[in-house]
Amino acid sequence: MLPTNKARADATRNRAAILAAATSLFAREDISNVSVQDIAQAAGVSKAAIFRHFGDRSGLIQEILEPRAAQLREAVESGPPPLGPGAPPAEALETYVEALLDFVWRNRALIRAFEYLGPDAYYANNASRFWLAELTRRLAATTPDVDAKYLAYAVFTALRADVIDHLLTVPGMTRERIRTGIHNLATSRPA
Amino acid sequence: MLPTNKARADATRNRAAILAAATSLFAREDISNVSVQDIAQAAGVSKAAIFRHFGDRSGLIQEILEPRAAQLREAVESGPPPLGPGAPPAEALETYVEALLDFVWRNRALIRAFEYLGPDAYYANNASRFWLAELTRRLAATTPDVDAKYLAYAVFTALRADVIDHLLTVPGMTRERIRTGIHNLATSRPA
DNA sequence: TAGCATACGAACCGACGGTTCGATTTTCAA
DNA sequence: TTGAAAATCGAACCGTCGGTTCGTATGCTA
Repeated sequence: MLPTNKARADATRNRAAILAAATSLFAREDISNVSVQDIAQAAGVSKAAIFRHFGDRSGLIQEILEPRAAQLREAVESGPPPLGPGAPPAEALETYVEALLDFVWRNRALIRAFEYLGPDAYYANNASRFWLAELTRRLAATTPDVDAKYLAYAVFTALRADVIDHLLTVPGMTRERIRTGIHNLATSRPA
Repeated sequence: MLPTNKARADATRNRAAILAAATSLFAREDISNVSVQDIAQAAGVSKAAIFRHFGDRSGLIQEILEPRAAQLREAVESGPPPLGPGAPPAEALETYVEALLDFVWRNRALIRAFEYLGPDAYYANNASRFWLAELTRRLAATTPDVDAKYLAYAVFTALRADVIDHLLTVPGMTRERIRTGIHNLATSRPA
């Protein structure tokens, strides 16, 4: 009997239901208040099914975020300039920072779930490592006289979803104000 | 019978033992791996005693951190310049950022415990609000042509204990490199 | 030393992420 | 069509967490 390689219909169906339920719940309320049990209930599935499909809580979150990140990554690696390769450094940097902010903005509920997993979780996952490396490259190309690696970390940290959510809710900054602030951070030079 | 206003000897003793045990444990290993039960055991008291004395987990952490923060706050508010009032703006800013980094450096284990409490916990507590307001003031005094409030948030975020711990351990940056990076952040101007 | 306020800790609580395991369903070769 | 292996299912369970309850022991005062 060879391995079948074909997923069962109920398994496929449940997997999709879990992803849909989780996405919806994560968007609706604070991630830390959404338990695996909540997701299971919303998806009409047992908790065990979630762990079987995704390993653990973080696996589920990652699976939701991954396709969205892949899209941006594709555009950055091989899309048309200025987001893709080939644009003049200043424009490449500006477009890239803008794209990152947009990505964080649209997915901040999910990204916050990552940040909750542990101290290094935000920086350590593969997607972030790529964003950060690319940011470092584009910063180095425009401001060779500063520590591009540190500056990239600082800008990337300013893009954290929890930080942006805080700026929106507590001091009540607008998205535009945050955008300008990050832009200044990325393009400023030593006094 | 008037209220006695005097703490019982065993209560005083236990309170001190709890603070000492918690400080030691928090310094020794990652905060999230230290449970209230661990602290109780190390202090030779019951878990209930900790909750009675400090309300909840965060109360205990706050009580450890508070006197250390008060010392810096005192120096900033009414100590001699350049950390205290009266120094020229550029020097005041530089000294202040240096002092904040030093404070975070020495207390980063405790501060991380705060960051773990919730998304806004780092920015929302009284001490942080003071640091941030003062940072905004000193930034506004040196770089009037940028959004000082946003920049203050960015610099303060770069000073987060989890960020600094990450920079130290994963990319292996030195304290001096981080110091220079934050200094550049605080003193740079728009291109 | 009597008696009262207060601090004590053992046992308990609900919720969490995660696991176990026997019952059920799907698949596919015969 | 059939029947059994393979894969999925969910109810019940586990250890641990922060936090609470409550009867008992202790320190303090008069």
